[in-house]
Amino acid sequence: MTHNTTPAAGTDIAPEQACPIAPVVDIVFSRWTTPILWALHEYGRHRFVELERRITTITPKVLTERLRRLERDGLVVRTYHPEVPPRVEYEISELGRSLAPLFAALADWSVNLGKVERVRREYDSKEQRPGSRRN
Amino acid sequence: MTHNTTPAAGTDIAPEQACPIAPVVDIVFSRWTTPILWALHEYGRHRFVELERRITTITPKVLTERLRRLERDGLVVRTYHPEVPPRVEYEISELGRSLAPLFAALADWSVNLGKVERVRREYDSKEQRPGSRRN
DNA sequence: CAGTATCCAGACGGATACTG
DNA sequence: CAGTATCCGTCTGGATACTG
Repeated sequence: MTHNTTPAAGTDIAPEQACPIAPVVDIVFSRWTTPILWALHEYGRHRFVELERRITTITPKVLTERLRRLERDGLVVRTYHPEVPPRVEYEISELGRSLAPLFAALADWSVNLGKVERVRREYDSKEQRPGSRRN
Repeated sequence: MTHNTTPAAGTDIAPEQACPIAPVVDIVFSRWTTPILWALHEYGRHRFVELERRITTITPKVLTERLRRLERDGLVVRTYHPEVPPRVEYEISELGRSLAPLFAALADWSVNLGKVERVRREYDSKEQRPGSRRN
């Protein structure tokens, strides 16, 4: 905590967490977790290389990191099969599955992406509004 | 696009976007946007300095950046009042308000944070599972 | 008040090579 | 196959100072 100038006594609320949903966002929507969880959620169990191929732009290093984190958070279950060659399978956990309504809400909202696109274009075309900054 | 070695012809799907909800996540859950939207959503209209004070750890520079982005995406409405001293008010837009169910889903899921905590602790205590890595 | 302008550090993630 | 080990560039965001 670097610049907490509010001397509001001992009630030391966590950094950006005046917002109760922030911790959830940290867990569920940190980088790459969305496509990973989505893949496991939608298409079931995957081997490492299958995930790699599905999420084409991720590197093995990063994929490993993310999977470890998801496993640690209990959203993903890793199963190691000691065979030759080794086989590892990842699947979504029960807890992970409980994210379904959240994902559904996300998917629902995606109908609004077009609006966002349009607003952006308009914003970019104006670029200078009355009453304030330009350039 | 740096390492797209898949020569899969013209069908050039966006980076990590084999996942349809990824764009929504980008817009709604990029850094700092959650506490900002939450504040505006829960407590209504805010002046710049009010947001600054509510989200104690954010710097003015970053707050400005985030607000611009949210405005550009149509989630937040900025109103400039040319007075002395200047007064600017930010409020959530209609489109932003449509995120309410999503936020509700987030808030609902936060009951699981305790589970995550517990799983983490267990994971960290084991640290070495049968069949694989340790250290 | 409501921002801008700079400067900068440190984390994140990409590229590449190697291993059990 | 399923990773790990290094190295390194980029880019976000923090600190700080200044302005209309």
